[in-house]
Amino acid sequence: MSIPEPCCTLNITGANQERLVGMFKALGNPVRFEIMKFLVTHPGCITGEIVDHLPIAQATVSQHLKVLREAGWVEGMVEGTAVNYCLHNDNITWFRERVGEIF
Amino acid sequence: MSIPEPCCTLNITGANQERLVGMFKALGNPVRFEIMKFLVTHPGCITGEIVDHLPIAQATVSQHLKVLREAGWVEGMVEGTAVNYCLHNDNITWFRERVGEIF
DNA sequence: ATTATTCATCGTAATTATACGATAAAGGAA
DNA sequence: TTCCTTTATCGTATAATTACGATGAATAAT
Repeated sequence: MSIPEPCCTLNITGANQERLVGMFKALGNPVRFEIMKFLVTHPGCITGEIVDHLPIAQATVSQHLKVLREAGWVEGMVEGTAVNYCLHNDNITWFRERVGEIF
Repeated sequence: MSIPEPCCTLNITGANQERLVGMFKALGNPVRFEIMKFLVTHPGCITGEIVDHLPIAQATVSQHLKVLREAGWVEGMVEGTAVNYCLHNDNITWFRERVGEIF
């Protein structure tokens, strides 16, 4: 079978594509999505507040926050022994722009 | 630790939230993302053309297409022994709207 | 200095996802 | 009918994810 001609082109490849797929993957988990929702309604909250809001162990929440940080959805700011989390708005905008561009 | 007051509300819950998370999850895989890119540039192509475009087995592509169908990203239309695939634009619009609403 | 608080990381068990070859199912062609 | 094409599904091996308790690291409080 031969592949027909493309009807148009797309300029997302390589590292940008991996970054975008990584953002999709990170939010494709119900716990992490719930964390993101909580951060929208509680900007700048600390890890412990997220832990209290969810029915899962602190270690698990910490792991999920790491995934969200590495994917670029959130940012954590250390303040004493606590860590304030908020949405990484630049990356979120980048995500929305790429999705709008491709689809 | 007590949870502070929310600064705003979000009206995505239940089945809608699950559907959205499912869409994120489905595109959080490099092969499936590549399939979606191919469908953007080759609308209405058949499974075999996608198989030829990718370095993986037919069975695997078929499985990935099932995931994309069930998540709502694509639609397959049977035509004889072949299946024409295209993007499910209504669902994609729904996805973009929900993302824009939440973040 | 000791103790408490907050969060991250380690090790690990259980579950889920991914990939493949083999096979089945449904049409079309000879 | 018999064969060929196209796609889906089954069974299964391997890899990745998710969850937990235990522990460590860093700061704050007493």
